[in-house]
Amino acid sequence: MRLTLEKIGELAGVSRSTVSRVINDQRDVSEEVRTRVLETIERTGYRPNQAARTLVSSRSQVLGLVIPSSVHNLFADPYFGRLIQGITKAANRAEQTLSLFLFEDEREELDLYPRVIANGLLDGLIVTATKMADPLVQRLLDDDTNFVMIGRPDSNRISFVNVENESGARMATLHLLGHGAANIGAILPPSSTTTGIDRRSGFLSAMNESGRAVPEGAIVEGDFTEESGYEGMSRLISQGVDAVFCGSDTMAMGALQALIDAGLHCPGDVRVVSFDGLFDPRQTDPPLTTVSQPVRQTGEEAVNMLLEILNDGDSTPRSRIFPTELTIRSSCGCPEPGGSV
Amino acid sequence: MRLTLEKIGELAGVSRSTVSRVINDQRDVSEEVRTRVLETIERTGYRPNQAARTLVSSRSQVLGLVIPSSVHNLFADPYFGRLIQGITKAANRAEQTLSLFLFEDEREELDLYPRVIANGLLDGLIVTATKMADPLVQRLLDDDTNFVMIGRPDSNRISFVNVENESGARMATLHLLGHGAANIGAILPPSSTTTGIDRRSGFLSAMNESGRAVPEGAIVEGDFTEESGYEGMSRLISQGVDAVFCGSDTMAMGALQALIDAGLHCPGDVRVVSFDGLFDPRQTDPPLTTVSQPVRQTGEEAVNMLLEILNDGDSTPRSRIFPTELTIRSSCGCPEPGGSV
DNA sequence: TGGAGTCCCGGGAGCGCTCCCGGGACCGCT
DNA sequence: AGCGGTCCCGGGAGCGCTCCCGGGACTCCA
Repeated sequence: MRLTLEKIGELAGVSRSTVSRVINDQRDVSEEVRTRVLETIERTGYRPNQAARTLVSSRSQVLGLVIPSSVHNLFADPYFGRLIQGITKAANRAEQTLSLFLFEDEREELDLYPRVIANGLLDGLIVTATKMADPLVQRLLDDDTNFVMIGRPDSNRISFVNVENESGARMATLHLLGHGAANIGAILPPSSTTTGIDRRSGFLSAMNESGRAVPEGAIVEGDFTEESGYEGMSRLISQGVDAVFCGSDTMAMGALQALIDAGLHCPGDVRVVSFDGLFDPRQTDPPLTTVSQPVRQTGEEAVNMLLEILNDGDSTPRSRIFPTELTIRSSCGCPEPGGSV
Repeated sequence: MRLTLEKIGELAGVSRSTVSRVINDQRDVSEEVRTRVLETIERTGYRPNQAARTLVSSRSQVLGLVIPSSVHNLFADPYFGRLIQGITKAANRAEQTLSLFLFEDEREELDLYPRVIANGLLDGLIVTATKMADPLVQRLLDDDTNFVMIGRPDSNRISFVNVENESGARMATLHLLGHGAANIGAILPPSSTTTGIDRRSGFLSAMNESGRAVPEGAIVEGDFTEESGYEGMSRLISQGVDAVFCGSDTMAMGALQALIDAGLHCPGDVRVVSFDGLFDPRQTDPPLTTVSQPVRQTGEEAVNMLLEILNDGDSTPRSRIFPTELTIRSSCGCPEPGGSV
């Protein structure tokens, strides 16, 4: 037999309304009554019915996290783990529940869009890893659902949290150039994503700046998986590169393996600088020099931004861009304390 | 301006009730009216307010997935990725939304239990990776929340989905013995989990059966992480083992690395059989012989079982135990097509 | 012809909450 | 004494839905 506001009021000798005021921490309740009500709530273990609250307030305290089907390596890539940790942390702190929307394939994705969007039990969404011109994003925009994107959107009507992909990639490339690399290649994220585009233009801008040409075939495109990194590095090896900017740590893992399998040494034969900062030094051999981005923080900020939008009731696009920073270890050829150069 | 049942009724020239009947696919609606209503719903893009439905029906179509804070390697261990994929797949198919409850630490966990349990927006829970005598489970039992556990519970009042841990571990150990191993060790999951206990007793039963003594120090306990596997194997090496049953693939990864670092060869010097079947052959060197369990299926079954319980309104404990099977590759010393023995 | 049964349909009631309004008690000031 | 203001508190209305009941129309059979 479920407790209601009315019943608690009865037990505490006050009305429904007063109990409601206590629970929502509103004014117009005497200190004495407040403690009395709080006591009976504590004693009975009463919890307000969230559905009823949602119905009248149209706020469910539930946020949705949508990850498109294209992310097949969702759980293989440490990026998403970190991201989800950041998101749940912020959500927990704000007393929000997190609903997860993952899809097996594109068909399922399309079938389920309406359920996600017009769910009615969701206050807003966090959307990540979309490709450009993603139909989901368009739908969300049309239905003016509140949402924030993680990563740079391809429209200026969207709130988002991002990191400095371009300048990070530029830094990485310049570092490689600083080491005197003569023949630089790049393994980049998909060009169907803004992340891929931005890291690419960072790479190109560094090359340009240093007066380097980018020969045909010096850029290969991966898809964030280790396999594609392996594949990409193999292609670059055959072009005789002596340095590679790799646009994601996971791809770098594969790239390093490709070097080993080709009997080449990193950084001796090929220097590598990567992007993400997901692994700790011991996880790769040699320790990866990489552009670190604050993944957890990105997730937290997405939640906070979404909550701000919801609370302000103002959906004018906002954004937050976190800086990236070059973490120097030894895969670039820098000496490392205790490491072999 | 949000649409309501009433409004759709107005547009279709019928009453609220009739529209409701159409939506819920109930009888007492003429074919003509039904199509007319369906049409206006389609045309307007109407979606019933889930909060209102939940309020009156006390079914939210939302399931919760709870993963305790103790799982620090949540996203490092491919197990959970698979599990979650299975769960989301089954949830999607049943038109259920999945809410995710992850905790940073035990304090947060305790703080949030009440919100999880008495959420009011959850029809039921799937709980995984609990330790024995877990306080959460006790709370769920007390509040008679509907839930199913993944893994064997330490009480017979709980519905669960599990795999044959004991016989799997027994098989693995017997296989090692069949290879003529003289000095077998084991790296097992925590003894605070039923999984740890069951895999241990499978190991012991095989040893017993073959008349082998289990010397002091032949069993070390890990915590499902690679590090603990490395650590465990290092200890076993110093004891001079020539074969090891490793109670989880992730730990086996660490164990194999420990062998390499010790200058030992697998399976030449130390044979290894593992448990889980998470990696594909190419991911380890040598390819792991392992006891495969159907992780995705386990997740799907947990959802289905929970839904059965909810639909039947009958919470008498039920269970489903999936078989495990020995996947023979080469880390045990078996010859593999194309592999070196 | 009339009563029972079936098929449709509409409207009242109510789920448990929040919001709003009004009223009583008490204060201080003119 | 009268009035405005503040502090508390209770109850009505209503969120959008489902469930239940009752009534009209039509059919079938005695």
